Amino acid sequence: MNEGELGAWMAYLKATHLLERRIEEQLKTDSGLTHPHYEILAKLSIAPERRLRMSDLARELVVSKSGLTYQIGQLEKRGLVERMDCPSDERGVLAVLTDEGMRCLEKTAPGHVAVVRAFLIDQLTPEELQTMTRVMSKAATAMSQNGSGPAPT
Amino acid sequence: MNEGELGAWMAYLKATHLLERRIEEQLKTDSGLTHPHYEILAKLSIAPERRLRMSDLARELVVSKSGLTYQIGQLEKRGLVERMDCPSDERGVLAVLTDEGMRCLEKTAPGHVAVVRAFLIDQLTPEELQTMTRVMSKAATAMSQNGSGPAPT
DNA sequence: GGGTGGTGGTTCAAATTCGAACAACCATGA
DNA sequence: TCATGGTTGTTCGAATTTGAACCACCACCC
Repeated sequence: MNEGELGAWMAYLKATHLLERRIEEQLKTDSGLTHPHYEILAKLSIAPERRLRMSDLARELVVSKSGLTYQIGQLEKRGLVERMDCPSDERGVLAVLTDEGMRCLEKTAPGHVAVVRAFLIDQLTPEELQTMTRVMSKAATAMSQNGSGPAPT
Repeated sequence: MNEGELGAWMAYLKATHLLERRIEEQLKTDSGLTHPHYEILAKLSIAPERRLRMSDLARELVVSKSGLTYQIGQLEKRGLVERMDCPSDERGVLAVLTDEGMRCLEKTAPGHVAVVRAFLIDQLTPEELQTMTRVMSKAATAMSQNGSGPAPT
């Protein structure tokens, strides 16, 4: 790794860790939610009928199956999410966002968005924002495929 | 959040989670280290005399004091890091990278770097890499200051 | 000299995470 | 039909993380 690459990577690590911490702090103090909680509610809120299979949700959030089972359990206790049987697959479980969950999300979103804007988005020019989207999308695509190496030429 | 901003944020979340997972997987299978372990060794390796105060190390890694205490304990068990008294401050503790720790890092680095390159750096044009560095640095700077809002004009 | 607020590091309990193991169910082909 | 491999979701144990509480020590001022 040359100088520029190392600098990029170190900046990436520091920024991502700091941002995660800021987000966690804001959500906890303002809404009593954790970041994983919020991500689950947000994903469900934009899904058709506000529901997703556990597996699909886990894949989208990039979290382990068992981790999701635990978190959905927590959210169910609070009445923000409900478990339903999947009609098309007897094994399946649907995580469904409840009305209360939706209200909670709507109440929480502004403060959360404010943090993301303040520390990341508003720091960027429109071109930089566009580049970051492209960069992150490319990286995500590369990692979504299986395999551990770079794509062959 | 408008369309472009939301897209940027969602791409960011997915990419960072996926990358963390890939890194963790590679380190675990190839060297039996975790990402936190690696970050500690790497930070110490570039510090003067390969040593840092616990507090400084925790700040640099953006990790809690208690979390660092635990991880240094683990690394000490393996002989990769050593605790030493701080000469200038009776309270202080220095985490020192041992020779074995340095060897372990040197042996582990290539595989780790390969993952970071394959999934992030090599996906980017030189301009994109430069922009990402600038973006992440700006964000990190904004978050390193205290305060929860955007900087006033 | 002796308080006094603040810092540095550890300990502790609680919460969260993961992977492996498991049981139930789907889907395919003989 | 029914064996068989793959998928789904949960349970379990182990490892990790955090913040709060705590004690020892530094710096500063009376």
